[in-house]
Amino acid sequence: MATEYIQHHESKDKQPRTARGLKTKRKLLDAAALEFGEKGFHEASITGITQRAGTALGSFYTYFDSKDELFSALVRELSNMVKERAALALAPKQSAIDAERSVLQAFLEFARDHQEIYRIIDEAEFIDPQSYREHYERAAQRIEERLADGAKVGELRSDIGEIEAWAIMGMNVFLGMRYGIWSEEKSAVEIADIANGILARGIAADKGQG
Amino acid sequence: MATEYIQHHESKDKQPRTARGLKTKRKLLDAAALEFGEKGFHEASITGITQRAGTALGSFYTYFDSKDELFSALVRELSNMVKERAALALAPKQSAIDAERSVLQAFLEFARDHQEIYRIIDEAEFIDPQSYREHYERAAQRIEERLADGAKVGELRSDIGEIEAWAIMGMNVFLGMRYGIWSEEKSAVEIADIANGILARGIAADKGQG
DNA sequence: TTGAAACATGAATCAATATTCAACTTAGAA
DNA sequence: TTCTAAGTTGAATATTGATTCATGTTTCAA
Repeated sequence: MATEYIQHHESKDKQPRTARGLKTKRKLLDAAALEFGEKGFHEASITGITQRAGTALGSFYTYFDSKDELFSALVRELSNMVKERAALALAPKQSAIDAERSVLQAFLEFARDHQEIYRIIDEAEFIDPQSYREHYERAAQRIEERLADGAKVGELRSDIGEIEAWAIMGMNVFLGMRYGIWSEEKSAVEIADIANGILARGIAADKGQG
Repeated sequence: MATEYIQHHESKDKQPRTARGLKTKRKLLDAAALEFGEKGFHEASITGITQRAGTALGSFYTYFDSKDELFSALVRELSNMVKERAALALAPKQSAIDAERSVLQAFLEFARDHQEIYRIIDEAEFIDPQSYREHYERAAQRIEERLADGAKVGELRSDIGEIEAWAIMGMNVFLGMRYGIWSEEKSAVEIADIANGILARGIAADKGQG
């Protein structure tokens, strides 16, 4: 039997209809974020999740059809959190280049504070590829829009587009992993500054300086 | 019970001692690359692997202590393949910037031709974090060395280092995923050219051109 | 040629846990 | 207050697949 993927669209019949139900579903999602973040999808158990949530095992199935569906719902929720955090970092009136610096710095700080989110979204590549892809496609699109804005006002090269957006996103994600998750030896500001130097000037030696 | 990770160092007692044994182990590794690449670690089964390899189920345990250990061995093997492929792309006498272009182009082509390798190494983040980390740390180190060489001969800024290396690696990996695995709409040359433009000049509009 | 070490085989074992379900409790509209 | 839908509970079920092992076969050094 080949790998099977997840169907999305919330099953209406699983939505809580009372305040009590809403609260329980919330507890389950929060507990799941911890459990999946600590143990990864396969080591995580429904038992572990319901125990953390303080509910009975069976209650899980009042709100989710399966472990996969819960994971999927969680990824979409966390993806939105990341998006909102980035939007928050965008101060008005900063230059296009500075905007990218701010977003990266915010992302690094966010990754440090929420390592479990980082891990869960990453693992979605294997558990729920559709959500994983949507997460990154949307993020790339937002970068691309910012770049287009910067080009429009003449701050950025006019020929930049989707490919540059993916390149920048890759930079950010790997810097987040290396300097946000694996170690915190360097400050988010320093990382963001240096990465931003690449965007601002490239890595080639300055010409006509010597 | 918390997630447990893999112990490395080949268990000597599992090494084949005859040509026959060597061949069988090879068949198992090749079959495993296919099985893990297609189905992912957890959907993959030892049964599936031995069937592909054309050996009996039990033979698996003649060469590997566990499914985890096989995966781990595979990741280290594949990591070396990627390394060698990159080294091959480095023509002598090209500029430092061109070297990065060549490596990215080679990486994109390699990812297209060996999507299963790409996936397996990625999944190692969750199955065998140590190998995953080593894979990327070594790759970053090789990039950093190339950058240092370029700086030494005055082609690159003298202040670039580890952080830039990780940024470049992240760019490459994400471009590989988006344009190597998810779609092949654009040529490897085009992608490598555009990404290289970021390294060469950054994304800012040229000053003093208008 | 021969015997012991290597290697091959696949049925049986065994543990893990996702999911179901029937009985019970609570919320909140009428 | 009352009654029904919504929510809760956890023991029992059911499947899956990794790992073991006793038996049979092949290799190769002496």
